[in-house]
Amino acid sequence: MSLKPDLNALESRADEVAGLLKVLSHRNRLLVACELIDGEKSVSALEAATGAPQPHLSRDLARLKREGLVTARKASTSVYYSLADERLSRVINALCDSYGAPKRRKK
Amino acid sequence: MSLKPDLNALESRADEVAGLLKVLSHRNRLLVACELIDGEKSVSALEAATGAPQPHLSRDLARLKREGLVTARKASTSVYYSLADERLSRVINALCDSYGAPKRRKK
DNA sequence: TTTCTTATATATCATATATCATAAGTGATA
DNA sequence: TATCACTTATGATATATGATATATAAGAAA
Repeated sequence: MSLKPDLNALESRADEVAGLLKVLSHRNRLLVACELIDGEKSVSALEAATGAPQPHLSRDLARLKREGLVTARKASTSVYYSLADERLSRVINALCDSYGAPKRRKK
Repeated sequence: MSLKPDLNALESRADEVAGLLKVLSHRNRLLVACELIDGEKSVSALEAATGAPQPHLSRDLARLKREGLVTARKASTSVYYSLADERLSRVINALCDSYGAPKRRKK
């Protein structure tokens, strides 16, 4: 009747994972994360792709970065963002598989 | 230079998916969803498994149900909850694969 | 019926956190 | 200096949270 060990494993990270999901539980932050599946993109490229007002986008990117979901690379006047980690890519792909996108693929 | 069609597909559901993630972006609701991967469980079983106070659990279950993530089955004095849909199971499993649990499996 | 018990749900309240819209700021470069 | 690319701050509003109290519903027992 022991508690399930795999649940314990997730339970110990439940707060961490819940935090991750909280960051993604926002239309624009989610769209940004999906955009970055294909590789790094500048703020302006993300602005064009998502249609979000630039200050919003910047704030959302700051949040994604602060919480460790993305990394930033500065090149002269532009800033390029990328997904920070492989696990996140897998989760995003799982979301795309289950909802919406048939399969990520560059057009 | 057309917008990526697969992004459009997800974009049209971005609010829906973000809403789903918001419901899961909470320690106890996430744990409940993980518990239900193995099949339906009563409120008391979930209470024992998660350690959450009963009124919290009940409120969280109400939220999960209202948002369509779980279904409820009443049997005499108990209520048994289950994951509502296969897509959700896949996402939960993806989370377990990437974070924490090695692989869901009944001990 | 009345009362008790067990299982679950709902309500209240104080506090914290998230959100949007918008304004202002920084830093590099032409 | 002026402009472009991006960031940060502000204030109003909304929603979530935890702790706790109370309510319902079903069954058992008196």
